[in-house]
Amino acid sequence: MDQSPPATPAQGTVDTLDRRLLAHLQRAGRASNVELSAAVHLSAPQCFRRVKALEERGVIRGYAAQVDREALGYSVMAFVSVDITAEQFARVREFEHTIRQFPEILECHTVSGDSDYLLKVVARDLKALSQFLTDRLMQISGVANVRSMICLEEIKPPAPLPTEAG
Amino acid sequence: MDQSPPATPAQGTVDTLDRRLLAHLQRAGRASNVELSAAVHLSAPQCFRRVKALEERGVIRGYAAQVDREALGYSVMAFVSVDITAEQFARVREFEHTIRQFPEILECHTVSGDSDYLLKVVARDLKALSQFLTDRLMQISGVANVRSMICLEEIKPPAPLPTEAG
DNA sequence: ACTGAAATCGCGTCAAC
DNA sequence: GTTGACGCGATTTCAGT
Repeated sequence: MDQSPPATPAQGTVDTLDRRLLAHLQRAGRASNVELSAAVHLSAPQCFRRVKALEERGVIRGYAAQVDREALGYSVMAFVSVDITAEQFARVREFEHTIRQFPEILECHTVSGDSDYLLKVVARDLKALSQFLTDRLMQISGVANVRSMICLEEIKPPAPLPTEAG
Repeated sequence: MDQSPPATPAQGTVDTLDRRLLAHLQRAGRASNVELSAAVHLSAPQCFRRVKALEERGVIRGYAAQVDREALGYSVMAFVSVDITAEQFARVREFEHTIRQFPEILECHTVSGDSDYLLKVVARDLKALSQFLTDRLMQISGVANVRSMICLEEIKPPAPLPTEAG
């Protein structure tokens, strides 16, 4: 399927059948159409049409292999909170653009609460994390108050979105 | 493919070719074997064997459709930090087990820093989030100091793990 | 209009070199 | 590591409801 960002945001209604499909596809993203159709008790063409529609509507944004972080050599993951100094508020979009370029930053959100941004970061080891924070992140103008929460144990690995009852 | 958790943790070496495959599969998890083989300049059977091996070694943990959160009706996402009171330290595993049951909790990590746990949570709206926090999370014995950071804007959506140079 | 059955075509998959 | 063959599954078309 096309993996480019959808032109239109997800719209329309998502019915119970759609939810069943999404539940299955979130856990088995490579399931064949026949397997999928059997799982939701739908004929193969119907199932196919439904999934296609979900993709085109942007409800399904894409498909991704879930890769073991440690196997790729990233033994460290951390959540990093960041503030922007008042003097640099005007340049916030520059900061955000810069953030998106760093491959070590897996996610970035603006958040309510004590800090302005929350980032999810991976690094080879603690030294690499430290270097990234001081040599990269803190070098960006306006960045202040960088605090990191290093992930010690994964209690619940990334789970699918719940699909019960819209 | 089998989506059950791998019996063994990812092991062995991941070479440059593997990394190219992983890069591609993280962005196009449903890519056909022929498309994949073309992308990494490998014969189809070779490519197939590589991917199979990556799956069996647990480097690829599974495949998932990426579903639009808002399309499923979850207009609110938040990171929630939680402490465990000293008296309940012994029952920490109970807490963790409970946490895993809640479908609204998409992720949970123990972290270094000011709090013990960091959770990623979705909810239908702010009211539902509030109810979840007070009626569910805070009801768990030992839970204290619940603070939530509500996601305001997604600056960088979940990105694939970097695959350049292991 | 929408559903499901059937037919085709291409790909996944395996075996032999 | 590559080439070729076999069989299944994806995808489309068509007829029936």
